[in-house]
Amino acid sequence: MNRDNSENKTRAVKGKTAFSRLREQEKSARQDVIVDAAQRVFAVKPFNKVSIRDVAMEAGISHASIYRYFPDQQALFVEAFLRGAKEIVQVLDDIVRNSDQGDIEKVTEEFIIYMIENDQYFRMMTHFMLDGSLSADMVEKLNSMERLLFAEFDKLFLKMAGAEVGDVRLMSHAFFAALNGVLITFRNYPGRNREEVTRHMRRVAGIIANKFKA
Amino acid sequence: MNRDNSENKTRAVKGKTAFSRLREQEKSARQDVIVDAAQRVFAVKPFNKVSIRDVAMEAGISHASIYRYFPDQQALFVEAFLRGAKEIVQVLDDIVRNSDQGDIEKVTEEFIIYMIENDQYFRMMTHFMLDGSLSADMVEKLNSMERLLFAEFDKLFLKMAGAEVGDVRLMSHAFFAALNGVLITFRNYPGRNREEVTRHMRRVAGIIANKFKA
DNA sequence: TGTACATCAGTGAACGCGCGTTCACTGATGTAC
DNA sequence: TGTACATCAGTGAACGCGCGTTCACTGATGTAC
Repeated sequence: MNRDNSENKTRAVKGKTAFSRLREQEKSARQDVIVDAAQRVFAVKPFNKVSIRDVAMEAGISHASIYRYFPDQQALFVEAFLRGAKEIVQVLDDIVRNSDQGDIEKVTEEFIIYMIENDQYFRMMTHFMLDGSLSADMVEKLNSMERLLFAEFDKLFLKMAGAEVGDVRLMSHAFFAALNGVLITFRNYPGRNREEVTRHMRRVAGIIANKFKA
Repeated sequence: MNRDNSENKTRAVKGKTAFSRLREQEKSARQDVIVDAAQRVFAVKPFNKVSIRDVAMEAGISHASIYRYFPDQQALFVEAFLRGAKEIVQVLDDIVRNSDQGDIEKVTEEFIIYMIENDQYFRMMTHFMLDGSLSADMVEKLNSMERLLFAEFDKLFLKMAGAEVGDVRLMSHAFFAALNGVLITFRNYPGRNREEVTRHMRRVAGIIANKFKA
């Protein structure tokens, strides 16, 4: 009886665990669906105009359902941002890794093109950079993402010949900030279509890259 | 009688004109009061959080009164922005004019410090740069302001020795964008107080200035 | 000087909207016995 | 196998809020005669 009891318990516990694990996976999968939907909305609408209702409609669910998966709007948006940020870092890592030794102009060009083509990520990043009312937690997440980006540029500068090690991190700060500035400053270049804007950004970013080569 | 009549008319017209001119001046003065109030609010609250009611309260009037002086919110905000923009251009002009021949690092430092200390102008500028839903009219105003800023940097680069004239405008684009990027990227540097942020921005901007010297 | 009228700045109240969030409920699925 | 119960995803409706903007009104000032 004792044994039966314990076996039952074990089975029960195991069953419950497997079951709840499955449920968690399902829940997480549904969360992903929502974040995917959010990404798609962000790709089309300016960040500050996107509402819970927009995301819900894109995901094909009721807007009340969002709250089954995320405690509030900020949590969802942060999740979407972090996913986008990871992708940016990943892409930059590939670019740097595959680049010839220290070909900063090539890296810059590919980075700029990626950022233009995946405009929503850049928008999110900028939004969070400018938003002064972020929670400390959020600021930290944003910052650790930035650190990863800086690290990529560190790699690039270390690959390059003439860079002294002591200056690398500051160099990365300056270079990343400068590219950021190009993307923001010429984003709404008036009277130019997308292609012309892209060309101008590449040109200006190229000048900056060239300066950082020396 | 005829004469009297014409005299009366003349006096009437003259009187009316002087009177209405006075009224217009008064109206314009009150508009200024409102824009002043708006500037003060912008200095304290993030741009996208500022409401008509905020400005009205700061100006000490009813929020309905705003509509006696501006057709809508955008008109008021644009007015406030343009005034701030003019001030930035003016300040930069002074800095460049008073700088030693091509001392780009000094100019950069003063510009960065001014932008940090007068944060609200920078915020407004960035807001308008990022906002995709601007009227064509507004975009044009923003752009002509940018052109004035570029022109200041043109002057600077022309003052400098090694700069070839053909590259000046592109140079200005790159340099201004880079400084913009520094101001945005390190604005919410976490765990740093205002002084540390200022120091870091100056340092990073200094690196960029140094690159553009060569 | 007095009176009827016009003008217009200023205003509190209200309208209409979109939003984030919560509530009370439904219905499907699984569990215990 | 059947029945009572628990769990929980999903939802439409509603709440409460802040916003830009409009409305109808007041009251002061100036004008005409």
